[in-house]
Amino acid sequence: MQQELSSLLRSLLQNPLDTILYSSIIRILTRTPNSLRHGRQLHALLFLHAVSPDPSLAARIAAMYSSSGDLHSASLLLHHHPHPSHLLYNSLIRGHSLRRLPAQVLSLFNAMLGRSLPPDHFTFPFVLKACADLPSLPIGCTVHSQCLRRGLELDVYVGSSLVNMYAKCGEVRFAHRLFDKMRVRDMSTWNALIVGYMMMGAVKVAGHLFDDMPKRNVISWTAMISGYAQNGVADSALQLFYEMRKRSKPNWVTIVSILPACAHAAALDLGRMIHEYARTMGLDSHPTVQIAIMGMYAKCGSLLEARRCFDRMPERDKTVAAWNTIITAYASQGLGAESVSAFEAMVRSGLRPDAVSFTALLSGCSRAGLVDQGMRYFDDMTPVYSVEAAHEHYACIVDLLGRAGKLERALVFANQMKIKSGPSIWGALLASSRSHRNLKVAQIAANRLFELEPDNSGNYVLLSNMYAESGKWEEVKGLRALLREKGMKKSPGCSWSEINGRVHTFFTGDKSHPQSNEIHGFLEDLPEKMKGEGYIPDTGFVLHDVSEEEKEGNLATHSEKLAIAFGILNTNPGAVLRVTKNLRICGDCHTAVKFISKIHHREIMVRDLNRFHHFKDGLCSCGDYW
DNA sequence: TTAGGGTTAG
Repeated sequence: MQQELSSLLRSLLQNPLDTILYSSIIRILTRTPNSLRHGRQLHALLFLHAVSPDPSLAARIAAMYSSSGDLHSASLLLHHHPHPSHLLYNSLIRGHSLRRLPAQVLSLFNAMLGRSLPPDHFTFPFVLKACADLPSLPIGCTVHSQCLRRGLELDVYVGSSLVNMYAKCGEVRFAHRLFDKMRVRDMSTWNALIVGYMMMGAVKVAGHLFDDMPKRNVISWTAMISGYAQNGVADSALQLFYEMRKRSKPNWVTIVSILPACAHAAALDLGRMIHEYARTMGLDSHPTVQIAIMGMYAKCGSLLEARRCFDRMPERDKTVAAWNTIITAYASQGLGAESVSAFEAMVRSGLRPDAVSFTALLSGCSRAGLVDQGMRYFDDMTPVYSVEAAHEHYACIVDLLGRAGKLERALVFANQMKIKSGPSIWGALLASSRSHRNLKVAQIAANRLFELEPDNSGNYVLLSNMYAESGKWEEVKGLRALLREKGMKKSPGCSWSEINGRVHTFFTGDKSHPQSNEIHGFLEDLPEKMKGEGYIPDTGFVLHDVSEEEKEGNLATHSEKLAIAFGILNTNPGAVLRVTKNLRICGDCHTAVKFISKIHHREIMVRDLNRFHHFKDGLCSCGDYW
């Protein structure tokens, strides 16, 4: 390439008016990274010799600027051109599409149509990508009609882009119908449809398509892996990753896609292995991979390793997203003061916090009970940091006030919000009314939630539990009838733990595990031991209207207890136990685990829906504030 | 030319 380039440059010195020579050189420069400076010099040379660029040369220069990210120069070329061609528009549309600027792509497309320039099979894929990025179904449909008018609907590139557009706009059936119509498909057509089904949560359909594909590439494998991971089917994601390694070569995107599966399963050892794999394959230097690795360690409860990754990152890679990950890591462990100092360190390093930084920071304050500090940051968000407060930030404040027992103040805050309150706000209020056993506020919050998300069974169950606690059995009956009527089921409690490299899953009351007898035996002996240490079971956490003894029996087989019992039975004394639960840990289990940690001299980490609980010597890191 | 990606309250 270098040789070809120098010989072309030599010929150019002899023929400074030869547009074909310019065109060839620019094409080479477009494909060569970091060659923008040379490209600019060449463009200047054209001016100097007053060579008027023909339509295709102008388009090529624009493509050169676009591909190196200098969209401004590319746009200037268009604005100063007296008669821009459709080729020049195509270059600009491509450039803006690659940088994910859908609004600009669409306005360029409109300008093109306004000048009666014909879009072609090169234009539509990028315009459709913009519709998918927005995403906007109405605009996508309009563009689709343009494709039909030009007879390009079933072109492989255009067709695949249409399948992708419909899938991203939530119309996967439409995407599939189009897919069936296409005679010529390529891997991207299949991949686009698979991604569409995965986005809808139709994991099985995606799996069948993947099986039926005539050929697969890295993107097909990665799309399946990330689809499984995002739909919470962590074991399928991991299994596929192992299969993939035999048949195709994972790249950095694959690593980024598989790590959330480890994080979801809280499989720390597996995560470490994948980290090690990425390192040996040279895939760990990409900043996105480093952030994903940090996130994995944080979600698996290893704050130390997360922090170590962060400290090893080169300064230039410490982006806002990287800082946000570390702020979130502290927050999830309830280390509010550490969240705050990480946030301040980020600001000192000259970076501007974004909306995610504030969500992380405020949740840290909330978990640590830093009420005044959290309120101050919230008040400063817009005036000092120019970040608009959104739903998630309001929800954090409701949570901050509610958790601290200031329920009335939280209610006033929720009612006086500048934006329309959504389920997250009332969900936070309902949760804290539960912790502080304030039935009055709970009813207000629950009623708002029943309007906003009538099909979320969790809200009915939570209120019903609160009625049960205060002995209001009539109300409990009413709510349970409502649940039945709507055909809703309480989502079953489920906990899992990685023991000796395998993830073991337990449901509440589960007796299906091979070691079930041993586990239940262990749990049966536990209450007596605990009572010896001063334990009183809290039966308020059981839903049913049954006798006290039966209630106690129910509590004894909560999924987190099963997982912990299994862990203690199958690991060496002194090994740290890590358990993850799909719901919030219940109050009785929280107390019980404190005792277990003391009786069996074990460190136990429980990650529930919201945060980490680190049990040691009869105490929990949350200080019973959660 | 199209298809896969990290950080986000309850």
